[in-house]
Amino acid sequence: MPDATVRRLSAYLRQLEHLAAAGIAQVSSRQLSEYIRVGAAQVRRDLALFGQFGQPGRGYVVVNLIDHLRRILGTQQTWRVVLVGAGQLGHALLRYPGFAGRGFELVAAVDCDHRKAGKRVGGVAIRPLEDLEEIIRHTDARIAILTVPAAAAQDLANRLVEAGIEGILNFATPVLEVPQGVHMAHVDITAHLEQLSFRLVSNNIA
Amino acid sequence: MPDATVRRLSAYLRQLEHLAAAGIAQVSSRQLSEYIRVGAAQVRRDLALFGQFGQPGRGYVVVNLIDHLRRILGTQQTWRVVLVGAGQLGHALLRYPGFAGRGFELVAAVDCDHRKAGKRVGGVAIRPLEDLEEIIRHTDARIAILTVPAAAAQDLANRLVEAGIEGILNFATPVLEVPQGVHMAHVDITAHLEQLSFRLVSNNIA
DNA sequence: GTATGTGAAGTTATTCACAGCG
DNA sequence: CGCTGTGAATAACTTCACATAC
Repeated sequence: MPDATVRRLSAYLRQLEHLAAAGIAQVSSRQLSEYIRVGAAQVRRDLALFGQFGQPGRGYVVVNLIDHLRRILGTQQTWRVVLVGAGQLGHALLRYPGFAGRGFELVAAVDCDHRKAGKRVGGVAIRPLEDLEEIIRHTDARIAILTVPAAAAQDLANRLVEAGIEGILNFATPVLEVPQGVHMAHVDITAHLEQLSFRLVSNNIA
Repeated sequence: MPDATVRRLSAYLRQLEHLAAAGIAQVSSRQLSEYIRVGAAQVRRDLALFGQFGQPGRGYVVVNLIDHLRRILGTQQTWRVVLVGAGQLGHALLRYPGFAGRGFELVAAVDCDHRKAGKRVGGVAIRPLEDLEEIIRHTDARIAILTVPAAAAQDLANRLVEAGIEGILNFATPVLEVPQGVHMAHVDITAHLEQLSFRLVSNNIA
């Protein structure tokens, strides 16, 4: 399934959640496409890849489409997620209220700094790094978020894979090597700023 | 210029910085392609869109290519960046050491909480929200990072655009509307987790 | 021998446009 | 009449393969 399509599904879902909160019951592909930067045909095509969710003449029922998208994305269930690295960014994620209700639950954080162990942040316990494997086994977490310094990232990724983690959201700088079958998502803040920079300088030319 | 290409340029640059730090002087498109998940021809094609940087038979000189990519991405110069929202995530970004040396400098942070004003985090002053426009004028910042609650994001984006900001890196949930000519980048953490979730559930089927 | 840069081929993604349904 | 879902057309991106340069 095209990567770009799956990314857009998330965008649709985000917008639909917003519409639902505003009490809007029906939406057409045209309306939905106006919020996202995408054509109306693209919206219909993306959705049609997974089934027929709309009513000709009426559009889509917002709460139905939300339900379908959650099922498609696999967030109808709740995923238990382990946070590796309880630094500044880790703390911010522990306090982030947007995971609950979208299918993700931080079940524990680990950090190599033993002084942090035992504390609770955002309702989540911080535990020593040594407990990592046991936590994963015990909680059945299949997804991990990695917020550690660049130098430690690859080693910890290896440990996560070894412990059975199947998806890693990496906030560290380096591109990590993981075996086939383990999925990576990478948030590179500098790269995003570089995209903006590029657009600003190429605007001046073209 | 294809969006995907520009994203890959950032990935190449990151890898090249890594190679340079390790003291490696030359690299071929094949070697570079092995780190990133991309074909060797793709690397050559991407680079060739901007000029001829390689030596047939030898590959690319690492430091030269870094220099070229920085010039292309516009990060040879240093961009002054304003941070809007000094919450948990904002604090993490203020302390992030990866901006310096990659062409970005946080010149100030603003927050609507007056108790935070006057403090310094990571060497950057936090100032009251009211000063936003003056800071932008005074520092000539053209890029802003937005780390505020969802409800406030659109209003602040409007203020940023009004004050002359041309690129916004948005960490808030909603997709923001900005006029033509203003560039947006969106970091949606939940969306990344949803990508992982999708890959995990679709693996079980296919 | 090795590796670039690039036409040409191949593949994938997006848009068009319309039949068919509500 | 409005809007979906989709075959057909178009556009965009990627890979192949090789002439050329070191």
